[in-house]
Amino acid sequence: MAKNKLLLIDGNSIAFRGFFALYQSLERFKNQSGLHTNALYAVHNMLENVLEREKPTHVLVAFDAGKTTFRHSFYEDYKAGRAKTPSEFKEQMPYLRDLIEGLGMKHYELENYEADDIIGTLATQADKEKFDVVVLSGDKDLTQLASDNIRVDVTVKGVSEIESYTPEHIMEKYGLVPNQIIDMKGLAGDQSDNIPGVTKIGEKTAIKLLKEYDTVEGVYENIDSMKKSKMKENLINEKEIALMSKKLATINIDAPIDIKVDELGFDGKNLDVLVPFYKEMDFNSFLNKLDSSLVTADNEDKKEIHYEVIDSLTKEMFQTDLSLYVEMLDENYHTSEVVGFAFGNAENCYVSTNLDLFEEPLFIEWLKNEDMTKKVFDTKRTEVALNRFGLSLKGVKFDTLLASYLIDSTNNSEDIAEIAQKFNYYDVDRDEAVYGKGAKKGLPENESEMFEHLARKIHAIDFLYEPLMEELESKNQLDLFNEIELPLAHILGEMEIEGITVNASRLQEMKGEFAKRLNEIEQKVYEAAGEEFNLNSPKQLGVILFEKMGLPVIKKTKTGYSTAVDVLEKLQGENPIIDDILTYRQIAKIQSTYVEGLLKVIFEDNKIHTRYVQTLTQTGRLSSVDPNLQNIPIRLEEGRKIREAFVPRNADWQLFSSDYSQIELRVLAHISDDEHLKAAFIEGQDIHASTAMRVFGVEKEEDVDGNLRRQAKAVNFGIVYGISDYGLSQNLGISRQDAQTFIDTYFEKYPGVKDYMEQVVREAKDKGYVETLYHRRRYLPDINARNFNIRSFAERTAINTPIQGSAADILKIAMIQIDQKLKDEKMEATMLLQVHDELVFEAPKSEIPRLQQIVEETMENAVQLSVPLKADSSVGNTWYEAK
DNA sequence: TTCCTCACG
DNA sequence: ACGTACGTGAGGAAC
Repeated sequence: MAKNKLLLIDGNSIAFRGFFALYQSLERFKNQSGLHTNALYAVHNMLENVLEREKPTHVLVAFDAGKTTFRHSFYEDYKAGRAKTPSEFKEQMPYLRDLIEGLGMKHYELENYEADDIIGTLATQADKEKFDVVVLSGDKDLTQLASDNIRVDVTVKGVSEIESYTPEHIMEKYGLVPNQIIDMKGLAGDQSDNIPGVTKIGEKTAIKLLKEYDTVEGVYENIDSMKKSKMKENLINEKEIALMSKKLATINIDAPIDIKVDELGFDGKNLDVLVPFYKEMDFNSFLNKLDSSLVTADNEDKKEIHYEVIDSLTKEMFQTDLSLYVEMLDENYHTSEVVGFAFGNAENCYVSTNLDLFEEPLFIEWLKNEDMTKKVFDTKRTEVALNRFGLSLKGVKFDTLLASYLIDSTNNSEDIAEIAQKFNYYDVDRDEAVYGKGAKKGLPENESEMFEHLARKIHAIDFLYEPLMEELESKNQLDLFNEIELPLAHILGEMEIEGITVNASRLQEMKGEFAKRLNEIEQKVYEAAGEEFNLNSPKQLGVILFEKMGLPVIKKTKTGYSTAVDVLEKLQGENPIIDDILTYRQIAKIQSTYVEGLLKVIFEDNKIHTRYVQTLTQTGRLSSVDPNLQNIPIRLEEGRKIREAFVPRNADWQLFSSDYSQIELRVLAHISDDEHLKAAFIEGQDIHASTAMRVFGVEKEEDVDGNLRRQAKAVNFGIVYGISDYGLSQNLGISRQDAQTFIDTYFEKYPGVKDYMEQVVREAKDKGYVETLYHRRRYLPDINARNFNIRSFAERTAINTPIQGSAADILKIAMIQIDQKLKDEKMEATMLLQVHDELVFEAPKSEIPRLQQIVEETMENAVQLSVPLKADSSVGNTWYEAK
């Protein structure tokens, strides 16, 4: 049997630690009734972590009881002089009990004793009973308990890190055994507990004395032999104080507690307590993380709803302002089978699995009637699914998923229930609870379960409309929702449905060529290495390069040697094998991801239908999946050839592509209002050359050589990303000092940019979020973190997000305007792809000139900034040529 | 499932 | 002193 393990936690001290760790975010942690929750949140995370890490069999959280303890009986100033406990902290303490019970832990307190004494007593008992004991506390008082079987973990710097005190660690750190910690406090005192100690003796001196004399008593037994000194005098005068201080610091290991170790068995969460606690505290993310089946098993008090299972339609069913939901079990709505649908509102809700109803004029007409408004969850998914039945959906006025994402970009679950819970609506189950997951995913045996589930989704969409709209309005995001995201969803749907034609036989040809080359390189490498191994395995490759061949190790990863490109490039010249490995990597990537990957996803219409995910990125960009068409190779010629396989759908058509030139730097010029950056764009200068001139002090543009321009370009990139000297130095292969000089000079030459960066970070710290030009928001909970890395990351994000996000907003606006113009002019030209700053179209050759006019003009005038926007275009018979 | 690597803007 | 560029998706290996 596995050994028993007792976890003892000092409740007051970790709560206090937690409170101050999140003190900066105090006002962001409030539940609906105004209760602060930062300490509860922090403690929750600490406890979850320690449970996960230690996997204890027994747990107890000990608390201090009341203000006075037996220690006050002989020293009334014990713990005096402490700052008053903030009321924001006190108000959370009662709920801490609920949290602890919810997590399945026992708690205990004892009149006249401190938590330390309870812990000391139980730790000693458990030690005798051959338990492993772990103590968790926010201060070091408890470290005196450390022994072979007792480890004391103390939180350091906030709450995320802990320092483990074992006898070995204490020896290393102080040169003392655990028991001597109390002697140290006897001599040196402890300011935080107001333990006086001996005048002029601090930790260092105390340790020196204890190394020689072992204990406080030992010091006094030998005091006569000590040399005359001020210290000796103090020691003699304050003998009583020293002995009392030691007594104060000594943890009682024999407190009269009435619980026993074996009563502290721990067997996991108590959802009857935990779920209501999470709900009361608005800890929705924790609620979501709970195993959904557990939650739903628990949450059987869902309110009753009305709905009707139908097999035929009547005119009365179809009103304006209803919610609509079309159910598919797989993620990919281009292919997933439609298993049912529902529509209605809270009063009248209709559910059916009879897809023949999709052919009824009543339904068809209602769907496409713009005046009959609908509310949905995921417009694009719904539209694409209905399109497969030849149905057109019009009049969508609300999309729960889009709205939820705009309100908080981390609220982007594909599951209605999860989203609903974020907004305190719990009367709908997660899909997983109804359909299962993984291999077992499927329709519930009892069809009525699905009917009810679909009806509940309608109720949820219906319910969420008002609170979400109100929140959008309060955040000034109604235009972003109504004028940008909602119309865009429809356009993206059309693009996905249209798809892009792919020349599969071209890909097949490439597959053969690449296979041959890969084989050749493989053999060459095996020969040079003297053995066969898996070239695709970084681990095996590492062993060959760094152990067998003895090449210098440049970088390590968490799990072993790094064999990433930048590392291999530094090894070029060491051995010819490196070049072959690099070539192999490059071609293997093209082969597996692009040639084979794309071949797998070509539909019967010879097209690829990607899906754009509109509610994922934290900046407002789109992402593309199944497959990702936003990362088709272009930088290296080998890979770029993949683009030859992307062709127009008709023989006499062409592909047309237009991309924004330097949109992010233009956006930066606009929002920072930096006069020099603006001037460069207004005067139509080569921006990187212009930066080079200012930063490197070059007078004439002709004198900016390729190298200077390249360096200036890297600096410009760095600026957009929220520059750091290290990042720039890595990118340019220069020293950190030189990189820092570049940055300093840049800020000197572009003071407006510097001001912007400082201002946006300040604002983020103040408000907790940043915004784009069109009020897209990103919350930055880490912006005031104590941890340097975490905080720095948030600061760079604060700088980058308004830039990247505003650029994304602008292209979205341009897409909507272009789509409208193409429709107005009844052009055959079709928008196919969006790649962050680029749009790809196909069109009959004859339309290309007009298309170019429309696209460039619209992109350049989509919005008015204080600098011009510029779009560059190209045309070709394949995507390769059109760039 | 997680890590490493690498493709794009 | 800290250890980094911002935003993504996908394949293959190893667990």
